[in-house]
Amino acid sequence: MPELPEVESIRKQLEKFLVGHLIKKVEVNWRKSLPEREDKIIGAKIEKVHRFGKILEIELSNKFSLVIHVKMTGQLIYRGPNLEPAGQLSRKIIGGVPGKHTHVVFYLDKGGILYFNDVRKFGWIRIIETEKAHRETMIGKMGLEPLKDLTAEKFENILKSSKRPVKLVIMDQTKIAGVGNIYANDALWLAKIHPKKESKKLGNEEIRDLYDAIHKVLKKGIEKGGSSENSYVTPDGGEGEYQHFTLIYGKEGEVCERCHLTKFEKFFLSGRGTYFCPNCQKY
DNA sequence: AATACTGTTCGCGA
DNA sequence: CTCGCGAACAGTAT
Repeated sequence: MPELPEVESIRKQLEKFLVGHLIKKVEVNWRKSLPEREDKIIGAKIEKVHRFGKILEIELSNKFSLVIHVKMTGQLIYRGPNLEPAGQLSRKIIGGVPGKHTHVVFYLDKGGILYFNDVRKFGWIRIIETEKAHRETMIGKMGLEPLKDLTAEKFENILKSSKRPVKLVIMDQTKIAGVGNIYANDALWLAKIHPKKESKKLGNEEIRDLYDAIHKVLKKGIEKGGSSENSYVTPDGGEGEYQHFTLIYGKEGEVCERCHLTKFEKFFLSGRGTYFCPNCQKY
């Protein structure tokens, strides 16, 4: 699932599979998945693969970039050389590749193929000049990278300048890049903070704990290759493992393994499923 | 069969 | 500015 650890896992594999290859042909089956004319990138070489929060950028040799957001169900799947071992395709790739949910196909030299599958069609790929992409897509409004630029001091400033519930603040992509629903829930449980607590009312110790907790869950997520609880798969067609290590996400009704006193509860905050331990995370 | 829920983000009206 | 809500879609679980 496309939060920072998932997108970073995709990025690493794409880097391995795609860099150095030429784009020979592009097929677009669903125009909304790739609005720009695909002929702009035919013959271009794939130079680098970057990640900004939950956004991927495939930088090409001709001043253009492919900017990609997979949203909830977008999948980038590679088939071709360097795919070793050629493991089983995850059954989470509904319809297969290519299949009824394959909206864009990139044919590379030497037989490599990159498929963009997306059941819900919320994800998108844009072809934009590299510089412009950094200015005008979501990348331009992206907040700080939690594992790079987000210092404890900056984090404190962000939290202390908002009256919104802390969970919404850490998920605000214009402030902090890449934290989504799963990792936000897990980090708040780890730091023993109620998701609804007003951000600026957090104490210094809570802020520090949350800062550490965010680092911890994101690193764990990356280490486990992301969470395949739902439809996330890696470009090699495999799955991540974080879903077996979630702290609280998806565990409504289970007894808290830290305090053993209460069961996890769930409510909706701004439309998103929000989990908490009534004992560990007091409002 | 019908309804609720799902990782994300944007735009609207209050 | 903030908030909640519906929309963009389609599949799965209950």
